[in-house]
Amino acid sequence: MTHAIWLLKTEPDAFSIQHLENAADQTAGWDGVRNYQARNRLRDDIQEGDRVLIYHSSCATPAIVGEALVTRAAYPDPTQFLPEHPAYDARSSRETPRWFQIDVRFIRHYPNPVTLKRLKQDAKFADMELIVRPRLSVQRVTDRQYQLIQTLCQPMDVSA
DNA sequence: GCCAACGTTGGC
DNA sequence: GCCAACGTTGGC
Repeated sequence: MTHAIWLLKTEPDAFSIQHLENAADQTAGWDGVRNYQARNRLRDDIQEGDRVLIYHSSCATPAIVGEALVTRAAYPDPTQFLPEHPAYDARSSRETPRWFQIDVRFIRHYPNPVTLKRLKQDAKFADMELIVRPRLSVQRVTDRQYQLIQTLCQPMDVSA
């Protein structure tokens, strides 16, 4: 069985793919997710070994900028227990944690980030979750979408 | 359980 | 900074 492919959104001002690359072991916890549907996918569906596309949102050029690997499946997000933390949740407890995170490790930057604008121009991506449900922060990517993205992220985009 | 009010996201 | 979309909260 092959591993699934996901797309994780992040605001690069807060945490970018460069932060991930520069982290110890090039690995970081994907914490701070506070949306139930995204939480459910983190907790129930994403497995160690799955591949992740990193998407930068709320920035000058929203785009898929590279890839990472899931190195640890879901475990309680510790930031929910820290009263000083912006992502603190008083309704959560260590006995019944509400929010979960995974760990991901940097794989690579795309030589040519695949911009949202580019994806919107191509009817092949019309049913991609990024287009259909843009606010969901943990998205599924199909094998076909992934293969198309592999061609678009090359330095010389001759497919346009 | 409904739904209005409110808060957040994120492209532009 | 605006605003549409949409998720969450809380009174009833």
